[in-house]
Amino acid sequence: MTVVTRFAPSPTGHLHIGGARTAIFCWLLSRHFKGKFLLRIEDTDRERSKEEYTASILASMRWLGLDTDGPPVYQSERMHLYRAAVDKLVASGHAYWCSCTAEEVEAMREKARATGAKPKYDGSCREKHLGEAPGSVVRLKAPLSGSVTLRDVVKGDITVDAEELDDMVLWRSDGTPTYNMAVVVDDMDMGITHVIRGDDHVSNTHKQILLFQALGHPLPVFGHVPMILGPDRQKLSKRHGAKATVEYERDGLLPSALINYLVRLGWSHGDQELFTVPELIAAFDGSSMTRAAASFDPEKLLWVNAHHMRETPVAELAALARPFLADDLAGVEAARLEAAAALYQPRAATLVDLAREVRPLLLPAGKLEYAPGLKEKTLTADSRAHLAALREAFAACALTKEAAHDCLHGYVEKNGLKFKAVGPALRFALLGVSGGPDLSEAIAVLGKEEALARLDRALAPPA
RNA sequence: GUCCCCUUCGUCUAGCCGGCCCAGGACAACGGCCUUUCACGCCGUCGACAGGGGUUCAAAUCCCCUAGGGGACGCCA
Repeated sequence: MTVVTRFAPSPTGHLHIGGARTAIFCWLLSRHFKGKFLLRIEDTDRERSKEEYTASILASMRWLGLDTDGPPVYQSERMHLYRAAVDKLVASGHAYWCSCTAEEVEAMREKARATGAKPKYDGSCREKHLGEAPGSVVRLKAPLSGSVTLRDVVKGDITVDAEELDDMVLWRSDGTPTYNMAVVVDDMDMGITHVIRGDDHVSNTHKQILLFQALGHPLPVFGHVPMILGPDRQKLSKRHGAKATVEYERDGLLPSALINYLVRLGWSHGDQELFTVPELIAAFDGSSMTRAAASFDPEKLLWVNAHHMRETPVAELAALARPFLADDLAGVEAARLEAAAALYQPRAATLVDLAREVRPLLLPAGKLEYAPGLKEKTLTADSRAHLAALREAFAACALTKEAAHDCLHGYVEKNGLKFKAVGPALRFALLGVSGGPDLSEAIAVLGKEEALARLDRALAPPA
């Protein structure tokens, strides 16, 4: 049997990390079993659905690399299918037309609530055999006794008494299907074999099982993954800062890192923390998913991202960082950017960091920016003298990485100095900041001309 | 209110068809090593079975209760 999974977002917002994670789970499962991964846009709510969100969701999935097998299916274009299924259910006696108004049903629920019972439709129209009429809806004739068991691959068996389920509306009076109806019809029609989704759908699932059965279709495998909480263990909300996938893209994260982190947040494979996407595909078989909600830890995400940055070939990393460069560096040659990126690759946690850190190395002549207060701290009378001497020594060298190293250390040793006597001052002159890569390597990237110019500028008396 | 789900270090988790667990790994924190600074890396420290009852020679692991958290109960998805 071919495994067919689907991701079914409603386009009422950007792709958030909870949704991204379930999409990733579905995608991984299909890729692991060499099956199919389909996308369905659940846009039956015309009020809230927006095309820009569909575009945004598609863009985020593309960024993550979640490729689909076939074009997206739009529920709004399949009304005829839903209607046909509803007609079939009415004809087979599994559903019926109901003329109760929304107000009447609400009154029933109020009454039930008052007695402490489960608020539900009382079934008044169940046996009336009504036909279609304006304002009428179609309801499922749910079983009155017995129970429904959901065999969930992540939560285990979940049984609910039939009394808990009421005769839910399948077809609305405005001529559109309800969510559960559309989902079941689509999952059947699309041949979905595995439904992985958020656990806010568990109680819908029992209703959907009833529909599958009424429609005479075998059940797919269900798996409900818990939600993702904010760092404060509260439900993820806007006040937790960045949470849409596009925002992580803007923050300079690597898609493979986000995937790694998100999958690991709710699934485990022994003690392994770091995975490449191919490793994930090989390891993810739908088992070992966590039952409990997990809270999102930005610190660990950063750590995972830093790791993925280090594993990325420099040339690729440099290209990825380019869009994050400030405007004045946008045109820098690829070779220089790559050389600079190589020095900061082990130091940067995100592409944004990398683009910022690489800046001093790439700034054109005379444009180096100095960190405030650093000059006073590093340029003492002694270190100025050493710097001036070093400038002359450098002028006589080729200033490749090795030559610069020899030249620098030759000077330090010859004068019986500790490296500290010149290091900070040299770093200030060359990079304008206090931390960073090996100075010889920095010099090699700057090139002799620029390195000497920077020394001259740092040593120049204040104008 | 009713029903359902969840509960191991601050966080993510392993373990959960009982003994190998006075609970393992990872992030963070702290300390150290390496070092030309900052990182990387390496070594180490701190730190948890929600609570209470059972069952058992033996329980994080099985059962029951309590508490806390979450979800659902729509002509929303």
